[in-house]
Amino acid sequence: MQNPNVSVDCVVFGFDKEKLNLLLIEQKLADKRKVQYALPGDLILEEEGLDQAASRVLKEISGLSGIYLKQFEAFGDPHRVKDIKDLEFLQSYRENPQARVITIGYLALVKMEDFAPEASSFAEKVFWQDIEELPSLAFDHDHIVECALEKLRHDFIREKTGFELLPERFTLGQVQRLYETILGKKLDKRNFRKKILKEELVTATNQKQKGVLHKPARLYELSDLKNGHNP
Amino acid sequence: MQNPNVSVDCVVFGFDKEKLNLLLIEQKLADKRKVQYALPGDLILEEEGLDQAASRVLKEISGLSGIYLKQFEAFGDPHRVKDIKDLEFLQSYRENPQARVITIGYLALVKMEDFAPEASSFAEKVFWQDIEELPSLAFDHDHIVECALEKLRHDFIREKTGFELLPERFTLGQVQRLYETILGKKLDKRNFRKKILKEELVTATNQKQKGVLHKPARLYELSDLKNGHNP
DNA sequence: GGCATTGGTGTATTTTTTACACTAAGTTTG
DNA sequence: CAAACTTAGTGTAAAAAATACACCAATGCC
Repeated sequence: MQNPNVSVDCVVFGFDKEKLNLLLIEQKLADKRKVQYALPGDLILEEEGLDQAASRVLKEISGLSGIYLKQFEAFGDPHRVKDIKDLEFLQSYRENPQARVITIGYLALVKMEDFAPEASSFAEKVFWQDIEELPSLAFDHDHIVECALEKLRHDFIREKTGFELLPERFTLGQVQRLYETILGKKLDKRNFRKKILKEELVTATNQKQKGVLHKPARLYELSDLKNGHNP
Repeated sequence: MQNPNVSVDCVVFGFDKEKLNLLLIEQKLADKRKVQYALPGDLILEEEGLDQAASRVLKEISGLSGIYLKQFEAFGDPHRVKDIKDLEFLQSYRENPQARVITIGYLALVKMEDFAPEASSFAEKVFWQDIEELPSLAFDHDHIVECALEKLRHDFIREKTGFELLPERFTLGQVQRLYETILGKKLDKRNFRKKILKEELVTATNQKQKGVLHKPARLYELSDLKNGHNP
């Protein structure tokens, strides 16, 4: 049974080796010729926790599971849903379309190639969209995405995180491009390597890249440690 | 009209020149001989935003207003309220005591002397409690307080904030004690002063303390600037 | 063989952080 | 009024971290 007043919305960023993308859904409006874009999200069920709700909803809508979602902010403006289009949409999909809904925003960052979204539930389509070219979204989802991006960058700077976005074995160049993509700025190659290596979160292997059209890079992997490393 | 499913809880820390205190309320249970302690909090109204709700609730319960409350986390465990005592209490105060409630946690840090809480609404008493000696709290409020404290310290380290907790004119010793209290550790006097002065957020005045039983310290005040200083 | 492309490396400079100990100015006490 | 107590106030040296910066190497493609 759904709780009529509380929803979750999932802001899932996908990294594809050079760009940041956002997971969006396309929904048909009552007037079936029109569509809107939105974040995957829905009302929570009475018997589930918030984190649980976020995972369930994401899975139901996009087919994606096993994604680590982290709560980042609650959005509760009483007029979050004001556009006529939004109301129309709710009328066709919600039992109680008038109810005031506050939503809890969840954030995730994944390797795009690991997750091929598949539409289901009330989404017509689910797809990755380059964040440089986002369409305007339904409800207050533009605002939610902005907040999520700010939070992502803020956290990324101080946590030594993000390696889960890379292949099992990766080059330092890939790590650097990941950081540059997320932070949205260039970093100095030598200084970046110095820092990454000093942290000892990655270990060199004896393998090198093959079939690249330039000097092949050494491959690294995550160190086993991964304990007691959150200053 | 109250929304039956969403509440706010306010974690208000007060600084009194040497200790951190927490604003608590005392509530009578159905069995009127027993009481419980809790955070000021209540259901939101249908027509108000979350931030607005937090301010209103805090004011209604404690009489305190003009406090800057910042949302820090939503708590939505479906079994947040499990203790029999808690249910009893809700039965006497809520229209719909069974409803599942998710709560949005709000955080504030104030100068204790500026705020003399006064009980009203359903609180029997409202008071400041030294955080070293907190009683066990109702619902999941112990947990909420833990999260709030963690967040407070985390934020305090990186923002140049906290001066609003000091008198209009203050000594550098007072600033240092503030930082030590919040962070829960000792800092080196010379290094601390060097840092604070370099940031140029405070300006020396020509005044000195009077009537203290030791060498009087120079008084400082906040610089006018206060702009463009959030790195 | 020449070109394009990314990989890989070290040093010098500046900035930031840390550690550390004594004298000064007032009040209280005997 | 001398001694004791308390907090204020001050500088330097060493270590660590951040930054700036330029060239050769290995591969694929033509």
